Amino acid sequence: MRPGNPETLAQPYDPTLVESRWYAFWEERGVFRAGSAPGTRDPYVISIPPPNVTGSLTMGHLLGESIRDLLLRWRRMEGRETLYVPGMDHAGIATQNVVEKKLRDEGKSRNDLGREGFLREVWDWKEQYGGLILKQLRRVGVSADWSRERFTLDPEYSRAVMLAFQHLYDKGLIYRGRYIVNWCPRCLTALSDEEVDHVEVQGSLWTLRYPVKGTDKFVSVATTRPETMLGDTAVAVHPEDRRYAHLVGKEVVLPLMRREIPVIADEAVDPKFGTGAVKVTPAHDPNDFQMGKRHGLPEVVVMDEQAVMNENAGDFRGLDRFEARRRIVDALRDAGYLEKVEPHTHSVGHCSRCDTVIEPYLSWQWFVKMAPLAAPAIEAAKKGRVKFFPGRWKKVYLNWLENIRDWCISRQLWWGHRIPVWYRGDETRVSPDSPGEGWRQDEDVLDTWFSSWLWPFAILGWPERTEALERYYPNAVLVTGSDIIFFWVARMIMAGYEFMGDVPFAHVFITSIVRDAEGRKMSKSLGNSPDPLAMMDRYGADAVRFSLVYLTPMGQDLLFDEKRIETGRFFANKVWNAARLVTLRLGDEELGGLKESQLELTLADRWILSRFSNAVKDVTRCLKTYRLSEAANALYHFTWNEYCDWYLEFAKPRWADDADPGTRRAARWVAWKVLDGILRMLHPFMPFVSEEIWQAIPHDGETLALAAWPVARRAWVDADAEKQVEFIQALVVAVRNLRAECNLPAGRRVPVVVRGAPEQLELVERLRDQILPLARIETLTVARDGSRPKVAASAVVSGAEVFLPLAGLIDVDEERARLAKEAAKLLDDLENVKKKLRNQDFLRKARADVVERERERLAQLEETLEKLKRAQDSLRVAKA
RNA sequence: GGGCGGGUAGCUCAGUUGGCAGAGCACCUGGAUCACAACCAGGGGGUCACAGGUUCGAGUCCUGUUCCGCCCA
Repeated sequence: MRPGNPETLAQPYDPTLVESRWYAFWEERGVFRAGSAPGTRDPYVISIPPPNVTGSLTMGHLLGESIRDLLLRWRRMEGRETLYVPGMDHAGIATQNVVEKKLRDEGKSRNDLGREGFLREVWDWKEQYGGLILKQLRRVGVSADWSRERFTLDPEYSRAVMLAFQHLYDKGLIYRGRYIVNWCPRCLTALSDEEVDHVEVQGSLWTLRYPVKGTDKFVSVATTRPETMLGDTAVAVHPEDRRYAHLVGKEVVLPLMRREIPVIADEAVDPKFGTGAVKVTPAHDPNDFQMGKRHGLPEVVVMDEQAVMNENAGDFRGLDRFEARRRIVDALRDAGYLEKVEPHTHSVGHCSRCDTVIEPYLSWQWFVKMAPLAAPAIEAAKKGRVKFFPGRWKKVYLNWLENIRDWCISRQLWWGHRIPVWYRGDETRVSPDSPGEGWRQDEDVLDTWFSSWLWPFAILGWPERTEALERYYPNAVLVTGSDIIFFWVARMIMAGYEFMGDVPFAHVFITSIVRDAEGRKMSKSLGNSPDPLAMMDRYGADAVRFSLVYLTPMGQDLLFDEKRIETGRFFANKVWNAARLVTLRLGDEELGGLKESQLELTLADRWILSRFSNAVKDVTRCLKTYRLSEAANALYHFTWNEYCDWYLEFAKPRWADDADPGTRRAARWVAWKVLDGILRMLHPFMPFVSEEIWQAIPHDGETLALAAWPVARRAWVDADAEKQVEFIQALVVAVRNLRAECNLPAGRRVPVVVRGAPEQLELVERLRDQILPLARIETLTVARDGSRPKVAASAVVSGAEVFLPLAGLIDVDEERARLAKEAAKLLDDLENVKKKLRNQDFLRKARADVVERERERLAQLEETLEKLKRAQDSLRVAKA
């Protein structure tokens, strides 16, 4: 047993001081390195959702990190071999954007530097500014194994990505094709479906008239994107639409372009949309593309990669797409081809990176065939091999997988893993390195998620069959936000099965999304995102961590208000001060040497040990089921409202110099023991302050981070003690209550008389010394002879009567009115209970214990009412 | 259009098989009691969104309506 060091618990508690001390201490002792602690077993592994290399800590990260570290520290204390692998994602588009902007500010473009020069520039940037977020994790206290830090562009990691590509290609699951993809004309790259945000916008629906060839008739088509009409190669109607049946097979003349295009019939046309006839632009709309394939229509591309109208756009060549739209509409109107314009709300895709309106763009891209990969991932969730918390996310996950579409993985960027495909003449070869002279590598790089979907095993050395891979795969749990279930979670599970033959993690815990107090998403442009570092400086990392976990509702968004960080700060302060009290009163006794059996435990001792056991059970159970906020709540409540508010107050008189040494020793031991247990449970929530305090009290072992998680001891559970103390608490509260009702100052000492059953009176006698200061009682009279004060304020507690005999100080009329009000309330309750018990159906059909409880309640209410009535009577007599 | 989540105190949220509606914050009153004023003690505050239904009994289960948020198309 190491002695404590109470001097470090100075007043006031200063988180900055405390939190600067311990991170290096833990790191030096290798606490965070997997397998470093002796006797550990049963690995518990979490991988970081790798933050973008460009990123800095946000509230969302902070919540995720707090939760992951909470789980890790808890499991580590349970004796598990924990591993948290930190790392970063190269974040292709995001990073390239950042560096390109920097170049632009310097008046340069990436093309000025060339591919190699540009990449050198990005790496330089990465070395200088990248990875800020990982440094910030230390401030949070995250117990990561820094010796295993990984980056998705590390050479070994890159090799894993290349091999994954090759494997899928060889299996026929990767193919190259010319399709319509989501194209960002600002980022100049293709995007996957998941990288497009659909936004409802107030647009227009234009109805255009296309002249039917050889007649003076028109066919009207409705469109939201009139600029694409330049590339129309057909007009389509539903095959069963009688209105247009006579036109199918005829031709119409495309206005402005004067091209003749056919009218076709296709099931995909919705006869109820617009006029029932639609223009078909195979090169600029994914549905039209499919239709074009079915009918063998030509694909006329009218825009270039920057969404500027090209040589196929006739007079509109060189115009930006939106300018072109205006001009084309004007031209159509002037020529009489515009029938009408109506306001129309529709959903428009935006680049999730830069918010530019996405252009469906026909181009050559690489794709992953997803259905075969999805099958085992679907199976895994259905069979429960991977479990979601909260469970409803499983449906979201399954719904996506069951409707999965192929994944466009090529990006027209430079920063990333270059596609390992080589061309020479008509030959194509897949290989990480050049096959030799004359081979030209594909220009594109892979989607960032094509590397991060390998994360849980690539960080452990895959494709090598390393010891780490053997030992730490699969991970225990993935903790992340719902926004990347499709991007990352689902794909990791697919990759896990494809490359490792097993799920990457047993559990997926979906955290809250942190929003501002008004419920808006945190964003730079709104300026509603607080700076987590500044916040930790102000309140302490412990306070921020605890508050976030305390506040995070299971399965819902977290509406964050900085003021609420105070919950954690006040709690840390409370524990700090409780520890001060305990250490100041511990004396010179060697507590560690004391056996529980040698102690003279009192009722209060048995009560708090019982409550403590209960708290341990509660907190642990909540953690197991990821009810984290509930766990924080249980710990907070036990510590503050039971240990501090009651136990320490019960103990104070027993610590006095003139107190009996036996009871003093027991009170010291119990206070210390329970505090130690609180600190152990607190550690995963508030690692710094808990360690600081733990080091200041007598303790075993070098660090709290490796101390054992408390176990609920059945021997400590004591229902009788709990019941008895509950009575005493109610009694104390009643006295405080009466004092306030009589408008006496809170500090005023009052005489108290108690009447009640013999065992109640005996209990009061036993705890007399504790009750006196708690209720601020001057003289406590136990009325064994059953006598009652003539003039007194009174209350009934579990059948016992409490009197404040304060003739002269209390207003008799007021007290009678108060008692009457109280009685009226009870009478209401009584009526309800009676009604219930008169109800034959209730008596016949309700569970026996429920009926019994109602009967007891009836008896209790009647007894209480009787006593209140007697008190009123006696006041009436006194008055007269 | 399809799916999911939510509506409980002024605010943010708990409420575990149906059985006495809770917490924190905010507010009001009293308090320099020796761990803590970042504290302590006490208090007020509710048509559990609405309408039906099941049940002896519904915040809780079922149906419908409505409002808010998110995801997918």
